[in-house]
Amino acid sequence: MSKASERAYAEIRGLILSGDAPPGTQLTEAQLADICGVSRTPVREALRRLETELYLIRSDSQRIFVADWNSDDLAEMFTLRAMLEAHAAGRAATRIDGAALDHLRAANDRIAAAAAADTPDVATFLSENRCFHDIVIAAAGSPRLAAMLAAIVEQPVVRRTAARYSRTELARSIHEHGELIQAFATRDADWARAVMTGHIRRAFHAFSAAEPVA
Amino acid sequence: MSKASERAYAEIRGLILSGDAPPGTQLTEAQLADICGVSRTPVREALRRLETELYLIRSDSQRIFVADWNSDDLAEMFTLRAMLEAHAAGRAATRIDGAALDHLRAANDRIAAAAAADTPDVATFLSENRCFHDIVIAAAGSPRLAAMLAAIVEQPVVRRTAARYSRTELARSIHEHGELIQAFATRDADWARAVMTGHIRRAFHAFSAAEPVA
DNA sequence: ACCAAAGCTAATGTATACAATTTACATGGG
DNA sequence: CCCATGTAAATTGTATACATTAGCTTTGGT
Repeated sequence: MSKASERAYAEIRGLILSGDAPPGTQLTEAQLADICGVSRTPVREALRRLETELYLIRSDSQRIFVADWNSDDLAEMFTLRAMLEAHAAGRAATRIDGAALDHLRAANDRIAAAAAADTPDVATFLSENRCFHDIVIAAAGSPRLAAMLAAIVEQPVVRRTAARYSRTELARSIHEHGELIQAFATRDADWARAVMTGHIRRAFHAFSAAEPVA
Repeated sequence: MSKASERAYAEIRGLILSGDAPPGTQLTEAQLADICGVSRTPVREALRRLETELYLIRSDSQRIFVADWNSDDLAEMFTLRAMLEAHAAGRAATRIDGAALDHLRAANDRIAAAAAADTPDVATFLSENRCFHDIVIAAAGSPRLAAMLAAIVEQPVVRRTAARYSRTELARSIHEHGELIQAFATRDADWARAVMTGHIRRAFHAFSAAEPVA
């Protein structure tokens, strides 16, 4: 996406996630254009995108409000993500090539390094974790699936989850990644699916424990 | 969506599905605005939407081309649809209320009536079939799931499938709907998921048989 | 003849003015 | 006092002009 559109998107998303625009707030295009320092046109594109990602909802008469995610919504997000990402892992198992496998191993090494420090480097952990999952999704070779997952994997949710991971949970996450790599190396789609499902669902429960009602 | 946007969306989608704009064709905003009789602004919104639905792809430098769906893409679409719609059926089983159940029964009766005629009324069959599935998706109570399915259920694909259904296949489809209603009535989520999975996957094979390479 | 660079062309991105629609409020009638 | 209707304000939808960027062609040099 282009500069102004991208900026508007990031800015508005920030307003929502930071809580500056709490659920139920009405957002108007003119107001947002003012805040973002761009015209309404790129704001409109950003709003459309945020709407498809369900950050925003439209009233019957096209007015835009910040969506309210309750705990059921979050549970459903994790369930869908587990389903889709497990499917991606299954496809990846029979399609991934050697280079991508090496990249996975390298990413997981970097994740391990970030987690091993005395005070775990959460930022690196997160970015490398995302890199790992992105490689799997790319290896699945389905643009449709990738598009769906992009709309559902909310990085702020992942962040909150990882921030609450204990040292043993971090280690377990890394171990699961390793197991996934093994499943890929042996082209075992069933195994890959099972590992990925457990990986995501464990993240869900870590998240729920950290944030009882969200 | 508003008038001009909606018109542009329908028009462009029609160009793609009719084959007037074959895969690989570059579409420019000005040209489409001219064809649709609206300005570039609503065309842009339509293009964004068609892009998220993967009818269109963007080159590295933001130029827009008609996407090429090969048989693998279609198989993947059916697989994802089966997965998501089965999930929807499972959720619906424990959430659907009496009124919605009655609507399902009524819709299936209308489907049966359309199929029973000497020359089956395909148009009615399709619209009522869609109605049936939409009720199920609504009963699942997950806007996210609904949004994903909306982007994946390509009515033209469904149309081609239904058009090739034999009389016995039509009857079987209606019977499966009936079984789904039973699963809902008994609140059996596993049953509902299984029936829906079979329902979609059978449609896939009917489609594949009708259109070997697409 | 081939390559490179510069400028031209065509496409998308952005801003702004105007149109259409909806909401809210006020005012009048019952 | 309540409800309906009309009008004004606010908000979104559309059109168009302008800015920017990518691609292509042409021209100059080697």
